[in-house]
Amino acid sequence: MRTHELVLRQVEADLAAGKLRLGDRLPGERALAGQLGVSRPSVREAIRVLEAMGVVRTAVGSGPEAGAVIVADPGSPLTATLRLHLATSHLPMGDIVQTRVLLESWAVREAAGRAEPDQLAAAGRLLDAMDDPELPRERFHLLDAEFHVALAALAGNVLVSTIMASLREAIHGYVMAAAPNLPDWGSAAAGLRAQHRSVLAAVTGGDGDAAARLVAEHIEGFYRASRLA
Amino acid sequence: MRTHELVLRQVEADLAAGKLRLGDRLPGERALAGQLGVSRPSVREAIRVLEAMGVVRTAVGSGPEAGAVIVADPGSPLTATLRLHLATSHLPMGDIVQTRVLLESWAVREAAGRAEPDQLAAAGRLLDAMDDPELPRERFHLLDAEFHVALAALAGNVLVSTIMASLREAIHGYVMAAAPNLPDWGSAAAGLRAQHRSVLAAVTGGDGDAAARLVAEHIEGFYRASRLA
DNA sequence: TCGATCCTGTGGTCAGACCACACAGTATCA
DNA sequence: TGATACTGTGTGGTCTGACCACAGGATCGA
Repeated sequence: MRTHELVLRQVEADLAAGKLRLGDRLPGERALAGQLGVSRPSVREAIRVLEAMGVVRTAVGSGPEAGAVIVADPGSPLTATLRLHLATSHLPMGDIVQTRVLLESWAVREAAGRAEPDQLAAAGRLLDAMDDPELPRERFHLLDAEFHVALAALAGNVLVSTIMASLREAIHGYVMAAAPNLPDWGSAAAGLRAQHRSVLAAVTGGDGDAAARLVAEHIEGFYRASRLA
Repeated sequence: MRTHELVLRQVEADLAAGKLRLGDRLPGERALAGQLGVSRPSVREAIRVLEAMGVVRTAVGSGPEAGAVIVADPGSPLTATLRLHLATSHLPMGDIVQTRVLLESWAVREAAGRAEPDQLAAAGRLLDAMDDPELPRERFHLLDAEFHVALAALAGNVLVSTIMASLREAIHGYVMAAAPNLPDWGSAAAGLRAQHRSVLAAVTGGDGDAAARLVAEHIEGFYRASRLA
């Protein structure tokens, strides 16, 4: 057992026992090192790992915001991990697209007819923003991604929406890289806008099957057209 | 930008550019520190993060196995991250079960009639092992979890099977915690065995819809019976 | 030829020091 | 009296230099 793993185990035990709760602050690095009888570098390595897992957030200075604060952010570590593994080319893009289709079609089917009105309205506002013909292309894709995350969140499953958010960020760069593969961006964008509207309409109207089918066609169609899949 | 993040960025760039590939070794900590003009502790913190993400594996000593070797293991970091966040009680168990149902029913539907025979045989061997009436209960549940991971892997989607494998540990934890809630373990185990067999038979027989329905009923039934939902 | 031995390079750990930063209390001045 | 400037203090961030345990390869001896 390496020393920093001992620190990790201790922190995890405190979390599980309720001694450390969301918003609490870890003891200072020097204090923690003293309590556990290890050196400060070992404590720091453990904190780096916790940070990479989205369990703590660190900040310098003093005051209540400084130090290592317990947070609950499972999203960013998943995103970073996926990005790194995409960089090693050991996560096929096709699998990611397939997983997106699976998660999003399930989410809209679940959400159909029972999604919160304010969530639906928020998704609609994203589509309104994407109607701007002057919108830069990158901004369009960012809003697009945000809309899909919003769709996945409609079902109210934290794990599913977290996974979806992680996939979105990991993929965005590759979507932009494939931009030149779409021959006629103007008509492609118009098609995407129409598909988004029809998906949202199906969810609002309570037709889960139609929403699931439409969102699957929309995602697969885009990846085919941009030659990513 | 903190110093260790600079190291991380550099390693990620090398991965994306193909300068670092699976099985390669990172330069030694001292060498890397010298190349990037940073100190050894900063390099070590970066390596800890990469290790936590399943991108490298470190070992002491000399020889080809020593040092920081590039690996592709997205599973263990996801597992660890989920475990930590479950410890903070910010991932509802119900969401995890729902996600299981989603992933596994999709996987068996996809796999029905076209799964690799050796994968099906491996899953069958897990069920054979679970037939032993002398099997300790914990061991039964471990094999159970293993079987479900094998089911999810049948579809051949790396991302889905990785997510499912990460959920395994979390699943095992809640199953064991709920163990006392099952009044009659003997008959319950018999029921689980029968359900497993019928799922696998449906997959082998190519009936995807039945397999999906059976696996969903199996998971949700156990969850209900053990009073976790 | 084969065995034991030493050398070398690796990560693992530590102690101590200094810096930049942010807040809080105090001192200062208009 | 009020606002402003200053200093103190505790935080994480970084670095240097050192020593240890370990594993493999090179060397040397029988």
